[in-house]
Amino acid sequence: MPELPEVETTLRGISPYVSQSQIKQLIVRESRLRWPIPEDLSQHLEGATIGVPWRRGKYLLLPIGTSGTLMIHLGMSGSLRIVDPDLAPRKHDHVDLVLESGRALRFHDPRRFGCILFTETPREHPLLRDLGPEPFDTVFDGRFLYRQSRKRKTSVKAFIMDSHMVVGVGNIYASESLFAAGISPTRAAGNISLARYERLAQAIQGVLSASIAQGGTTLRDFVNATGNPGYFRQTLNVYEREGELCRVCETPVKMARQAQRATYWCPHCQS
DNA sequence: CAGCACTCCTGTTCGC
DNA sequence: TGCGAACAGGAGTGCT
Repeated sequence: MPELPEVETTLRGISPYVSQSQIKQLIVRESRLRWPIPEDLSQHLEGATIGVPWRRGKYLLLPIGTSGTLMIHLGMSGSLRIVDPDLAPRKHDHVDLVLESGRALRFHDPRRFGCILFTETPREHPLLRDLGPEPFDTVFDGRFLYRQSRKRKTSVKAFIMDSHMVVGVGNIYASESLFAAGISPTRAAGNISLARYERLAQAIQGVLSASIAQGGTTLRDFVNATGNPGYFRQTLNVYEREGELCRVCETPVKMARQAQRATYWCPHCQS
């Protein structure tokens, strides 16, 4: 399931192939994604040249000529691959962006939680304009988390997963970051000290950058732009390790459900 | 506004 | 062995 490191891995994988490439044809085999693919999308894309792709949170953004930007979200089962356009599409290969270079960018998404949209003004788009800072932005630090969390009764885990606070922290990395910081996921966000938020901000950055360095976490079916898995899974300390022993203190890892999401933590190392 | 529950979807896993 | 049920989850939406 793509989280920020997977999206970043995808961005780096596809960029060399799509940047400065002209779009020959848009092929939509299934338009029913999270939101329908705009019916007039091919008019915006065909014949246009793609600029330098970028990322905001988990959204991949491909500048299209001078007219706008293609927004792609991978949802939780989506992936993008560079393929030979003649390669027969598999099940759930919903969209191809055929390039003049002789390759195609192919969007695959079994659960169809992803989306492909077009906007003339990406930074003002409702899905992007209210997002919190990037975890590697200078404004994101312990003081930021501390300030934002005052008087918040929600759990610290739900708090750091809120993309209006900080983008890119999904379910896996929320558990892993809280473990690294030694903070119990059930603790109320508003009751955590500045010192602990300093640790947490650093933990989030450390966990995310380590995962990016490993090519993302392959849990079930994530593959990068060349179809290879990521290797961060072997590094996970608590996620999906219920009942297994903490790598630090050998206490069994616990699992509980918070807001319909599984949370994993070590009851000895985290308080 | 804050804090929830609900919703979309299909592949995988589980229980009988 | 086969079947249906439960489960997984990013994040927008809508209700209290």
